[in-house]
Amino acid sequence: MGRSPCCDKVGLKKGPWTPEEDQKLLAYIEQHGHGSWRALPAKAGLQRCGKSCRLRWINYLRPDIKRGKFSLQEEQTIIQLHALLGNRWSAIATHLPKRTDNEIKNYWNTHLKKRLSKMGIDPVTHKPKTDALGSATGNPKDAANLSHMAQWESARLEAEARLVRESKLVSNPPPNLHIPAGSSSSSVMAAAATRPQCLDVLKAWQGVVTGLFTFNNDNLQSPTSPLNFTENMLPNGLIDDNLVGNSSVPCEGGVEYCSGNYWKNKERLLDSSMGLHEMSAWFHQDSYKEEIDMNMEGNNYSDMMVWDSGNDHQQNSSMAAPIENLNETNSGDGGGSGSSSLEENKNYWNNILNLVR
DNA sequence: AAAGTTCTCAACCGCTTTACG
DNA sequence: TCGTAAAGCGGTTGAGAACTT
Repeated sequence: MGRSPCCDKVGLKKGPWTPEEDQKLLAYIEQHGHGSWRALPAKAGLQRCGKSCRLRWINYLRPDIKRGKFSLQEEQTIIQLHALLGNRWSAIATHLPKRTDNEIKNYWNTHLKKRLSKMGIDPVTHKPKTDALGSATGNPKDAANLSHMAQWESARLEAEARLVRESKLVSNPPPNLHIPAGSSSSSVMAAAATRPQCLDVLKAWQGVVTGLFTFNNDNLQSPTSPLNFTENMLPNGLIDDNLVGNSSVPCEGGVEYCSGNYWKNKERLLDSSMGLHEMSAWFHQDSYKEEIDMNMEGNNYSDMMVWDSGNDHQQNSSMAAPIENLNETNSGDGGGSGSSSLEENKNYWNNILNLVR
């Protein structure tokens, strides 16, 4: 296009900001708002390019920024969201209130990535490193499994993007909108627009991915085929093992999510014929209203994502998974027999959540 | 205590996306 | 529909801090 970069102008300052510059920028924005970033430096009396001002404001000066150490909850959220979204830092940041994408990116690169690597988990694929090459079991089906998952992941990202795009078309609905079962798709989409859409996708994905990891190699089927997703394939990972099946702890918050209904509904999600509106309607039927309202009020999105409806009992239960299991799963040769490989997959999400303990 | 090494994170770069005339 | 400006985003860099030898 031939447009010159905004910072090419001679005489513009680069590098670290001084307190005086910060003060000027802060004072100007507080008084006038940022308006056009390109025009701001001249108006504010700064020898900086607009881009630099914008970055400084967004990543440092904004009053609603939380600085300092990341909490355990935040770390877990980042790991889980990264497994879901990859390096889409801005998308991840939308679920960590008061954290910037830059900060999350830095934290991932300097802390979490290394920690996962140390534990023998590929920070890109979020799978045990030897598995990534399909050689853990020496079984070619492992490679097919991975390829299959990659295709599914690709389709999932596309679906997520579409869902978000469609939701953006809907005008602002009232908060805490109750969506009765069987309501029209338009009102459902209005409800979808009241909160970060990614929550839905994450919730679904959490179910899907644990389900995928539970497949045995011989029964591996297309996740888009509801016909092959039978009851005996229901996941027994993160939620079922720790929260329902083996736990005496009641699922107080996200009833449907904890109970079998969630997993039954998952079959519907996996149906490729299920339109996005229908999918969204399914997400927002009555069974999810409680947790939606609860989290809308509390604004505690990250809690909801990681632990489902912020249920402390669930968190404790999940956190109680033995760390020895993790060490066994990911230590040394990182693989071995086919059956242990299955166990690895089955427990993967539990392990990830335990990594940062 | 000094030198060398590693780590952290603010800031920059350049590409992509969005908005608008 | 097209072209341009502005904003957004993710990858990378480098100065300074922290740590090790």
